[in-house]
Amino acid sequence: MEKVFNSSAVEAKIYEKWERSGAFQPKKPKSPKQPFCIIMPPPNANEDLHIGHARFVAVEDILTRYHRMKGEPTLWLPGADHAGIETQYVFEKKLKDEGKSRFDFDRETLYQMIWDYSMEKKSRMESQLRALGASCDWTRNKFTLDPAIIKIVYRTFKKLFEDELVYRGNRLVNYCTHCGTAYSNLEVDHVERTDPLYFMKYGPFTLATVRPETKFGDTAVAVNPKDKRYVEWVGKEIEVKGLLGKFKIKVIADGAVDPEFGTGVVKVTPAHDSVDWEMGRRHNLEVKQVIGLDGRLNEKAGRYQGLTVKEARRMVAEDLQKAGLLEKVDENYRHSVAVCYRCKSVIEPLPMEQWFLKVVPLVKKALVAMGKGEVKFTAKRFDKIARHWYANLYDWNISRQIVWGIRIPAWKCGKCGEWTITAGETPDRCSKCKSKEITQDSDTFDTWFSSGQWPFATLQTSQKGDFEFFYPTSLMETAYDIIPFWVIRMIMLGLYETGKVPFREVLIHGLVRDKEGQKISKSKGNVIDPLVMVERYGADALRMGVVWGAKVESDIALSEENIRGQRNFANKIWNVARFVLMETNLKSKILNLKSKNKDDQWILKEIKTTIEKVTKALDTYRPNEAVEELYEFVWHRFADIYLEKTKSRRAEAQPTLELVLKESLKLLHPFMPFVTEAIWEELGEKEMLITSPWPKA
RNA sequence: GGUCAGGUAGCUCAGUGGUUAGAGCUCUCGGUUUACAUCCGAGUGGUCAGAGGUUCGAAUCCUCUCCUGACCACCA
Repeated sequence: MEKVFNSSAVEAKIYEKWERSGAFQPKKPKSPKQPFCIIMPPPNANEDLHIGHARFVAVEDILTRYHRMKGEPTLWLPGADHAGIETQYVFEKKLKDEGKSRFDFDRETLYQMIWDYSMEKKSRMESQLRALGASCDWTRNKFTLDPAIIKIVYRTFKKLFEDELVYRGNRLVNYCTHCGTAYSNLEVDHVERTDPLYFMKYGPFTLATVRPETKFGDTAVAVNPKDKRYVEWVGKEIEVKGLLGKFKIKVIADGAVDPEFGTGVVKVTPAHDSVDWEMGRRHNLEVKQVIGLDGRLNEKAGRYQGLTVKEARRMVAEDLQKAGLLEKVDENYRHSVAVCYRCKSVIEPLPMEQWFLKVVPLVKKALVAMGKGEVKFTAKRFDKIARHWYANLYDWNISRQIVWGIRIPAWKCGKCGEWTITAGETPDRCSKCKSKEITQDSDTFDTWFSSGQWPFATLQTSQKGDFEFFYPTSLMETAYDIIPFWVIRMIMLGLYETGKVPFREVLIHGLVRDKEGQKISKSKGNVIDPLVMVERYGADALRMGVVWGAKVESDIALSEENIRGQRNFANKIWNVARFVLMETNLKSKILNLKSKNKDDQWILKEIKTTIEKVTKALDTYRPNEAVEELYEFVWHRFADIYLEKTKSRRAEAQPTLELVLKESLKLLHPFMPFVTEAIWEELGEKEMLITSPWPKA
């Protein structure tokens, strides 16, 4: 054996040996044991793995290897996400660097270009998962754009439509004029900003607004019903002198108006503000759209037509001033503005026809299942967070105006206007009037609509019998920031489509931060590349580093010193083995361990305790506790104390040394698979460590 | 405005009713030809945020206060 453990020389070979042997595939046949199954949260097929991925890989792989060693039929199913808008955004940035844009290509060409780009990233990502030691079953690898997966998504959509849970609605949506698509409420960020608050004269009133440019879309003026100042006006029409001449407008009373804010009077623009939209619905107001998808004012804005929102705001303010209609401007008004989570452009609320999913009936079922404990969050607080999200879910806009994704299987009739929905096949005529003038909706599904079906979609399209055997899966392990996007939707759609929850338990992991506890970001320059760490210290050390020192649910502060320390631990294990193997001939194995020696008895008792502690820690999802116990046991009790003491009576202690070493390797294997398997090989064992039985206390 | 999490050694964090509160890193001193300097031994370092309560016993359970962080919300 080498003097030090050389991770980079052996890791790839060991991984290949595992994969080739079929060890990653579940041993299904007639095992009486309950299966263990994790569906991997599919990483985006548009980027390299970052340090956060390393954490989930470590946690899921630890659990997978542990259950596999316990003899359970174990499946960890890998996959990749096409990540609709994310990938298209990344790709468009690349196009921009090349001096091109998405408008230079037709739909098919653009799709193919993104496909090629995504495939390249995907295979890179997969090799990175291998480098981290992920023991997932590659023979069952899935991609969200696999034809079989798409078929499932279509099937669900059609069923939802037939059950009247999906509808075509003209509603106010969050539109990003830069990305050219609408978003769900979850994909909108809010940022604090200072903007001028304009106090403008409006007939007999003065009212405050930050958006004077939308005044051409006003269809009412509102006050609070309890506001005594304006009670005489309610229900009447007022005449207003505006920039485009005089017009008449209704005064309404609505509880949504805060009498304390500004003057207590507000202009109502249903087409461009969500509060106003709701007010408009309550009072049957006309929806007058003055801003288009291009983010510019339209013909209804008279001479302001063609201006961008920003330009129009300045000009309208100036003109109001000139016309004597501007009373004052508060330049220090702080408020929050909705921006695109991707490109940070200001979101324009616009009325648009989109596909919506009614969430309330689905939410009800999800809450029932949670109440019955059919799906449990391992930490109570995430249960609360999930419930909070369910309580605040609105109908979900599932249409996106991008090409990278699953195209919606809906065809509109040019004659009668009716929609024809199919499970993917192209219809030849309208289902209502039989006209042949039908055209497919150009939109694609929100990525989360398809990934919300991931657990059953993957298993139903995997090997025969997988769905029946593994569903509901044992555990969903994922990050807390995607609870609202993904976890709660998987529960909703899983229950809807299969009648069962998609997983029995949810384990939520925290973020990986830098050693000062700062959030990792490119702009801060504190990124830690997991593959560089693997190269430098070995995959085992990195895996230990992202598990060490904090509960799974907490954020973790990761330092390179820590990873280095774990590399040293891997080397320590290696040298313990070297010591044990050094002066002995393993063929003279003595299996009888009735040693009367006090030290032998002590270490045997110690490892028994360690087996108990590690097993319990893994059963309760506390790999951090398991890891600290192992570190303490192997390094300090086994190596520093026991092993030192055997030096004076080496031959006698040899059987105990061997036994404790082997048991230690088994316990360490889920956490540090490479170094332990490498030593196992040196021991000359026939069976690989990865499929060896878990020790019994 | 609402919700959630956290405050334990210099730093990053474990520990949730039971001896004298722990680990890693850091720091100080000493050692080491003989498995490993990616090493070994010894040591420094804590009013467990604060106050009150429950208990034979509280870092741990309850109440209040202070501080930090995150998230949500239709602040015109």
